[in-house]
Amino acid sequence: MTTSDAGPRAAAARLRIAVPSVADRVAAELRRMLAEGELLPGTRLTESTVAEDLGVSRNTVREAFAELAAERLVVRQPNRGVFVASLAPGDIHDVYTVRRAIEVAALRGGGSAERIAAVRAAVEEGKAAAAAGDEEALGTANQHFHRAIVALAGSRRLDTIMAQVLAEMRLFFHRATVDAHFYRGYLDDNDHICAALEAGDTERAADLLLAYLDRSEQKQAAVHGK
Amino acid sequence: MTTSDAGPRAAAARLRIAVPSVADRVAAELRRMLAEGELLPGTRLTESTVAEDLGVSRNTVREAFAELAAERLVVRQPNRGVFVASLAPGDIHDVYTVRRAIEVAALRGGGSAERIAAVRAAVEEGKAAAAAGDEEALGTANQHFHRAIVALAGSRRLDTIMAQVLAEMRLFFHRATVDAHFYRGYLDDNDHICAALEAGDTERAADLLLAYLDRSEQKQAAVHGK
DNA sequence: CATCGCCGGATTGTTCAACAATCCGGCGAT
DNA sequence: ATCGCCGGATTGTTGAACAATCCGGCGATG
Repeated sequence: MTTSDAGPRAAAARLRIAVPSVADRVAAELRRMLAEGELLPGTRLTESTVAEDLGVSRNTVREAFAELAAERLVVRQPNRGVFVASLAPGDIHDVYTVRRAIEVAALRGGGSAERIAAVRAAVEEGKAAAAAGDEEALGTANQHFHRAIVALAGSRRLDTIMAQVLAEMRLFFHRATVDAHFYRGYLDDNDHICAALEAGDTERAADLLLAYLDRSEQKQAAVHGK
Repeated sequence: MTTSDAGPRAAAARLRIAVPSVADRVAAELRRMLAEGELLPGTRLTESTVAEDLGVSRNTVREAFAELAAERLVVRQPNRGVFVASLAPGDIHDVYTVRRAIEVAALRGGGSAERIAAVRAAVEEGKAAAAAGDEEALGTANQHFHRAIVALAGSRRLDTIMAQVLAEMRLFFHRATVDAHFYRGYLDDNDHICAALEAGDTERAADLLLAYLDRSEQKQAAVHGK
């Protein structure tokens, strides 16, 4: 329920402490493994094995798999099992098409001062990480930057779409981040985009972001054997 | 698996006759009921009842619920049950924000002659429905039009996002379509947008679409008690 | 020697039954 | 009228069972 019935129950539902179900926790754990690269694309996930490893029932694992499948992190092949999703070259372009649509639209619309400040914060976070030489922090800062851009639109749905896309991208980012200086080149881009945004020139900011995404896609395509 | 490993198995997987699982069929049936308005927003869906009605196990119903919840057609309240999703005024704006981002981006990018022809076909479909006085066909033609616009981008992911958004909108369209001439006014808009697209003036087409969506949102907001 | 068909093990799809946890509505006490 | 408690109903989760399907290998056949 989004916030439909305006009764006191709706308020209660919003205040309710969300106790994640077991299936949710299993899904979360698998998501973590996916993000950390412990499970590589193509890996098969056997229901009974996962159930045993995590100490839950097979049915619960199935529910978790359904969740992940809905997020495209995992693919179900009927009667064969679920496999960690792996992106084909075409998928890379596809993902970037989504990002171009969403991020550029959000950036074009501008946003409240508060939300712009969040973008700036992500830029600075990246700079700090770079100064500290922490490549991993640099990567997450970059994701924060792009999430902050989408957040400009203030749309819950766009936010979750972006979150899913980023989660998908993490699936094949491992290989790319082998190059320790991968994100390094994006720092200035982010700064310029943010500056244009702060100056109120959303059109220019959008153009810069578009160019950035195109370059990023080409880089990814190159890394992934075309 | 998108199309990842290029082995013969991938080809086989693509050719495999997709026999939908029972859970999928249950989800499909529920989706149908939702689309047809047999289940109104806010309605509670009890696992045991649905299981009995459709002659399947409770566990299977749960899997179907998970599917629908992932599509936002249904909302799960922990320990309380699942309810047919109902959109609050804020959600209406949210949905239109997504539509603006996706549809305008796709339209801006233009598309192959074939895909543009599909847009034109949807426009003509709408005209035919209007001439025949078939209001329901008019509604579906309108959806075809917008799906065709998104399809211009040739992105599977954008297509599914759009499909989900439209499915969400159907949840509260029933009330709106009480007005038999609801879509009528959009016919010309669609035609003009398509004409601009065919003329290669994607910028103008995008502007028209944007205005259209803004108007549509206001109309929806008005219908739904603000 | 290559191909075909079949068999057996393993895994998934689905059902069923049970139980704990939680929620809801009502009822009685204050 | 408010509070707390109780009982029924529903969900969350488990475990086991069985059919359906898939995979790999093995042997028979040409």
